[in-house]
Amino acid sequence: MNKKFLKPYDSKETEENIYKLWEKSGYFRPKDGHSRVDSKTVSDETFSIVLPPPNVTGNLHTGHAIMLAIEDIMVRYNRMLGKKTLWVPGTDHAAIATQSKVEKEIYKKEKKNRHDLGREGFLKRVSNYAKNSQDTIINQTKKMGASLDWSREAFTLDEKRNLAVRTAFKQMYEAGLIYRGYRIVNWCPKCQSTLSDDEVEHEEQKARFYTFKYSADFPIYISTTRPETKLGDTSVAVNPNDKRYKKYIGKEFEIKKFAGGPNLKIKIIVDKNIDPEFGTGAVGITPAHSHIDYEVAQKNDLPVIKVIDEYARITDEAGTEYSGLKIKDAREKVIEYLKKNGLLEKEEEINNNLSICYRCNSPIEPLPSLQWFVDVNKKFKLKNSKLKGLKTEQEVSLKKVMKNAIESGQIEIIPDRFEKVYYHWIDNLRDWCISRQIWYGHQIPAWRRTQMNADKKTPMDADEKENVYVGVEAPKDIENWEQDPDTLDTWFSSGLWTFSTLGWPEETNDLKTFHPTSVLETGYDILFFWVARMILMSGFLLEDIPFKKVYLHGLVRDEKGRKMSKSLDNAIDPIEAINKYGADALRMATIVGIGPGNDLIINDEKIKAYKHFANKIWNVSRFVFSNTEDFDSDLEAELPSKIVDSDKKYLDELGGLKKDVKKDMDNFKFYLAGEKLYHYFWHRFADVIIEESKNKIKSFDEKEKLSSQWTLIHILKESLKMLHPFMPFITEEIWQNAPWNKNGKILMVEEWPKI
RNA sequence: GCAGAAGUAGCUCAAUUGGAUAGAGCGUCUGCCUAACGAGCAGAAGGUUAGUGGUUCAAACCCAUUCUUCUGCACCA
Repeated sequence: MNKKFLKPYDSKETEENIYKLWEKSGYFRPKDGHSRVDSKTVSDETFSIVLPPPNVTGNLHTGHAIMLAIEDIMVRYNRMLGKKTLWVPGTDHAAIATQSKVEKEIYKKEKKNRHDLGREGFLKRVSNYAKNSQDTIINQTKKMGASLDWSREAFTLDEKRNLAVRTAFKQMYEAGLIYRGYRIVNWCPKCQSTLSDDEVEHEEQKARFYTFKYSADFPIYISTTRPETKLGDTSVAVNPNDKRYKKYIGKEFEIKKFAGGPNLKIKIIVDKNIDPEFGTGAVGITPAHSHIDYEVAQKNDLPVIKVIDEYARITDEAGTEYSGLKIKDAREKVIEYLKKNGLLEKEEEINNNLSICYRCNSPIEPLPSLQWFVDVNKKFKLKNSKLKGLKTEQEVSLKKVMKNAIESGQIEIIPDRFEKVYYHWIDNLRDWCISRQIWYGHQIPAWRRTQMNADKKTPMDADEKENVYVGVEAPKDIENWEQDPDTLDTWFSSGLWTFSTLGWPEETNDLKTFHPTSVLETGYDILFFWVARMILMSGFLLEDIPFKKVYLHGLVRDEKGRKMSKSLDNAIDPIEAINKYGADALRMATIVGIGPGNDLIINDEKIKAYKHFANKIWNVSRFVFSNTEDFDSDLEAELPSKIVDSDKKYLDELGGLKKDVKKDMDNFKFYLAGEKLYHYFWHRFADVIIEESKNKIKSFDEKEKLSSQWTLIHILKESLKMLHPFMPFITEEIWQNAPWNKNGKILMVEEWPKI
């Protein structure tokens, strides 16, 4: 027996070497035809996962640890089943998140902003930061034991992925699914960029609610929490059935110098969405600074007057009195005017939801702006549909494709309650604003003719297509063109991830073999951001699904139930946990007893408990090895016929376990399989079977002794195999030093126990 | 407002979808310390499965209802 086993298991000493052994073996890479040594038992089936790419903004957190553990379990299990198994690694450039992080750091150190450095200089700095971060992340990922094929590593912003983005953009533009339009968008004055609807969060706050009228002779009182936006009002809307206001409908009022500022023309219109019970039952419509008002204005052909600009200041259009004022100052000025002139009827406090930026938490300004959008309702014709229930030649919208993928059952979400959430999201989906006014990201592959736009401030008109060029490559007479300075929403490139990582737009072997991928495993918090966008992209560009199953894991919370975050300083560092307890223990602690989609509260005690388990596995192995030293391994094949009844009973029990575990693994119930293995190994194998074997082995009955030895070896072997996906390091270390493994075979590619 | 989840031992969570005495880890207590166990073993205490009512041979699980907590979405101007 190897002397190693005389000491307790030392994860630190083991893990790095074992990972190197695996990497060197080349088994992370699916070879032509098979990924297991024993090619006879290898099937033609494939199993593929693309890793949800961690952001290059720093380190791995516990959420990543869970993700890596679950995915590695799936991958190792399927590899042991003999499937051609691929797990593709990568990282995400995370546009806004990374840019603002680097901006902050540079400002802290050098007191410079990105404009001081210039676009090129700044991007170089961000790239360096990203590179550094990537190295850290890759090292940490390896520490978790993740059996990723590093030869296929991808980055959402590398050359190949950029080609995929440009190609996707062009194809969508040509199909009319991407358009440029002057529309109301979510604007973050701090990030100086648009945000998609999903990137806006709501925070409840107390707000002052003012009821007033525009002028002394204006007949209707209206209410608002934002008096300063009223400088841009163009109408007042009332419910068509509201008797109070019937006589004013259709009338137009002119207000001279409203609040001492601009002249307003207010038309009284009807809209059935107006609640007569709320406020005064009359709403001042500000088309430029509210999504809903904008829609009302479109229906009624009302002008859109932009009174707030991108820096959250009042524009010239609101008159010289207000121009340039900050929102807060303008608000006070309006209120003061209303009070002074006896126009303010009432001032009360209400609960209100403030829209804030999910990155920087500053308030969002809805404002009209010329941006690129993905049209989710526009119809396109399917050319070669692989989508279940949607035929070639059929006309569909992106919304339809996204909904159909789940409805048809072609994609299954685990747990299924998220399917409802998904439908609800789709039903409320509006066009996706994809352009961002930041530098770090995929620059939009659209150019405008510079000659035609001598005045560079004039926005490129969406209707004048001859002045716009969209292409994979820049136009040939580049000197006459200027590329759109904006970049794409980071989720645009992430949406391509399942196939851009496999070589698309080239028709690679990888793409043919591994797409659609088998499973997409990620946290439920990015179901809309990412999962839905992947279904969208793949649905249009490949007319196929990106994955067959979606497995959603929960979020990690601290003992108070709060989401772990850096700002709260409550995060458990997975690397620290690995150093303390070992990666195997951490993996078990994040798996066992946690169903899909359920949040988990992680604590040190649980990880520690699985460290104890690792040690138990170690000691059981030691016991088996030291008590079978005189066992003739040639007997291994024939002994089952001579097995004594008591051992036979144990083998039957093991058979039951194997069946159960296989069923759980196939049904994605890793949390159950892990627990069962734990329980069996400790409380049956160690506590009962081994205890009993002590008598048998020292007995003079040779048959009984041999039977017992055979049984111990067999159970240990089968257990190690089944435990391997969960605790790969310790099981491999034992396998490498096991007396039966004289040729140094690798457990990772052993065959999963047959039932 | 709409939707979803959860409520089980002191704490953190399970219970293979309606099936036997509701199980683990940590913690507590009592013995051991035994030829693998520094992290060991044997055993114990601890439960009205949030409450009430119902369906069933059988309910933590299904139905109705009440209470509590959390999450997502939509928002009122």
